[in-house]
Amino acid sequence: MSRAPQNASSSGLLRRINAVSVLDFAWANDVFTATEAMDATGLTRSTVISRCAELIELGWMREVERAPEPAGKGRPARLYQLRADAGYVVGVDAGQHRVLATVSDLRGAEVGRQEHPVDRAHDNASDRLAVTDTTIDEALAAAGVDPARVLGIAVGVPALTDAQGATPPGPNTFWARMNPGFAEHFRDRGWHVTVENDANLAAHAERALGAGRDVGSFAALLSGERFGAGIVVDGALVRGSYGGAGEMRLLDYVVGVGSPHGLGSLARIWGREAHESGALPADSALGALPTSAIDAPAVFAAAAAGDVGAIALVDRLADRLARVCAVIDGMLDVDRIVVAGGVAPVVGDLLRRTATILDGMVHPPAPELVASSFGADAVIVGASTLALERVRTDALDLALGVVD
Amino acid sequence: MSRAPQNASSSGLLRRINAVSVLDFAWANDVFTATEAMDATGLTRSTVISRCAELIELGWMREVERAPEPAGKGRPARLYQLRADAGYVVGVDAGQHRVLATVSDLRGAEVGRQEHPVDRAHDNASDRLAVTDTTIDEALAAAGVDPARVLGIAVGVPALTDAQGATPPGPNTFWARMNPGFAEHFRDRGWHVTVENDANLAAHAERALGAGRDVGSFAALLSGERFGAGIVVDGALVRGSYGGAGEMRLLDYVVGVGSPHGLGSLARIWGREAHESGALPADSALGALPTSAIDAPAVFAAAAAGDVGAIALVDRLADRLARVCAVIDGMLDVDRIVVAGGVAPVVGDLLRRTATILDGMVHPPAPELVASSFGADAVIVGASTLALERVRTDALDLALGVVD
DNA sequence: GGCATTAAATCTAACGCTTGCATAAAATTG
DNA sequence: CAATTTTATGCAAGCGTTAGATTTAATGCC
Repeated sequence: MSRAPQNASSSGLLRRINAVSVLDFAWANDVFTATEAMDATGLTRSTVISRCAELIELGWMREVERAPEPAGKGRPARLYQLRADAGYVVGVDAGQHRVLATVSDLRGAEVGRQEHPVDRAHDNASDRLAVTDTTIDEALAAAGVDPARVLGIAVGVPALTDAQGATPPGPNTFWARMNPGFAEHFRDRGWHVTVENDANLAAHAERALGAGRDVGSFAALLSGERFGAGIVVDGALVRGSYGGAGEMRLLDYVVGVGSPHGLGSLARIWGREAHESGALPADSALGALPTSAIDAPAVFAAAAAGDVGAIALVDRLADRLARVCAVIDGMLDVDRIVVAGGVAPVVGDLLRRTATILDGMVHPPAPELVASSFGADAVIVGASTLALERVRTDALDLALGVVD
Repeated sequence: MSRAPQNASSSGLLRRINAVSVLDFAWANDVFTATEAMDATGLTRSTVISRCAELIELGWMREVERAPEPAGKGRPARLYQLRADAGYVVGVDAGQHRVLATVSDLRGAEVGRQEHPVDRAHDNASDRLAVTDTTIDEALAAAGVDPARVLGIAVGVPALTDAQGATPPGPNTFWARMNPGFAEHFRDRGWHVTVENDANLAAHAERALGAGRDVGSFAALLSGERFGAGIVVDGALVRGSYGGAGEMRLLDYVVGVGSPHGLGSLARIWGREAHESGALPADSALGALPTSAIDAPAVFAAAAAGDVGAIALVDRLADRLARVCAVIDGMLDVDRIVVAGGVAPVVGDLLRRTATILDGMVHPPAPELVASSFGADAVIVGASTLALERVRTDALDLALGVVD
């Protein structure tokens, strides 16, 4: 009977644990001294310095020359720093009508971005992969980043995906078109790939950097053409086997809702209906527009300007949104609901009206309603955030492409 | 600047990690040899034996005399075993109308049980605490277990609870009555306490021992007087800040549902309505019963016997249940829905009818519908399971009361 | 400029824990 | 009883840590 051979001390387990502690500290801070790391990690100076040396050797950190300026009393400390340029992550928002890609460094700072439309004529699997490749390559070129230094990529798609990033086969050809095998495609390029539903990525963005930072449970409600929620409960994203948690197919069965239409499409549809049926008051600024110009921004802008007809539409939207929120809260007991997507910047008034209605619908305390600060970038921010988190999680298992 | 002093080797971290590995192996197996533990943990024989010695010293394990029987070829191995009687956990199902308590050993085997009703006259905080204490003490006495050897207790209540086991204050006096400060009360007895919503405990039971073992995501739907679900997604219970995930307050807003009534109460209410309105066919066995004898078991039994009137009721229940399941699945994309509670043993037929309706309501694949095998014990099994899991998680931090 | 002061880095010994190997023990088989 | 097999034990070596003494590099004061 042969057992796997081991190094001393359980395969250097302790050494590894301590290296992770130090690297985590480096990630959470900018320039730091050994003493600061000692306080944060509880390790000895010897250990901290030894782990730092190892991390420098591996390419994750560097020692920086001390700024000539400050200087305290005693011997000046050596300064360490995470090498933000030791590697990069790619985030992709592969939406129905356009593909957006960003390149970010290890600190999450965006260093390159590119976008290309996907028109109806090219809405097929191979074209979608090709345009995505082009978009990524151009974003990398714009950032001046060698593709070999990409440590991970996350792709957001308007489709269900399983834990491996595959979209389950089924009658829904839309999903299959939206996710034409991204996972396998990018794995072939040698990258660590995550493919995730767009609403779930919006939730990741809020959790890491947005309105989800200070609460245990919240829902990020993408509210453009269709409602779709990414749900974080107890600090973790609720996915389900196919990432379909929060897909809100159940809205068909909710009284006063009945469809998955989001705020953007409802504002447009109802606005045009009101316009054509002559239901708008005579002095309505909305009424003066051509029908085809009526869309969500126009409706919200008119309402903000005091247009009575538009305000009636917003009230109607508030009722709809309140019901959607009541369903989410009734099912998941979230502390906050973050309205995300392209409409987020203009829904302030709507949310105030919605909150009043919601108070009467749910068991107190009602979830807090806030607008996302990411606007149309929620998905792409979530993608790069998630890619970066994956890199951080198993940083010590990754070989950095180039070390100088 | 003073830093907390440390032992060598990071506070014995490695030693601890290895001890946990060995103890976990002991928990997962019955009698075992050092060689078996070596294979499972990847540790050396010296290390395994040394950790076993430590665990025996601490009281968690024992060395057992080798059975004279089997014997292989070489030197016979020493045999180790978890001491199932090293400590005990108490599970409590503190329901509205009765309190049930069990005592289980470290392997989860029930060694004592007691039950007491809570009638309306004693439905107040102090009486509820008193009858619970009595029930537990009698269960311990029946098991012959010294209360000092209790390592943890979990209490299931029909109320929301936060992570500390407290029920949030609010207008709902029912919840406050159902959870009259159990957490603090039992902490005063020196026990590690968990207080958790009953539906969530049912979900824990299914996850650990029941129909949730082989799927990543499922809902345990308590279906007696009121619907209430405990939800497990990606292997973890979805709680929310107050454990209210799955509380299903949203049923009020679902088309064709409109109330939180569960299968038990609906069968009774609809059955009696049909009886009194003369809607039951002349040859219905159900119709021959006095109105007050019509309840869920009677309805299901009659339907199983072919009673046309009862079958119509079951069909109506199936429609209601399908809508509830569609809502859960639409929101959470679960792989399976486990119908639990007292009605579980008799809902086989109902679930088959429900599955057909559900197929037409949700996006495929529809969640699988199964009946819980725990019947009315789902909550108490979940309570003892959860208490035991908590003990396992921080076993090495617990001092065993008595070591001989 | 010399010198005390301060704080960080470095060096060394000791320690805890694990591994690996040699050796001993306890059984079976021929 | 000897050979074989398997496990247990004892011991040296090594890793990685901690603790503490020593050295180094700065400042400030005389």
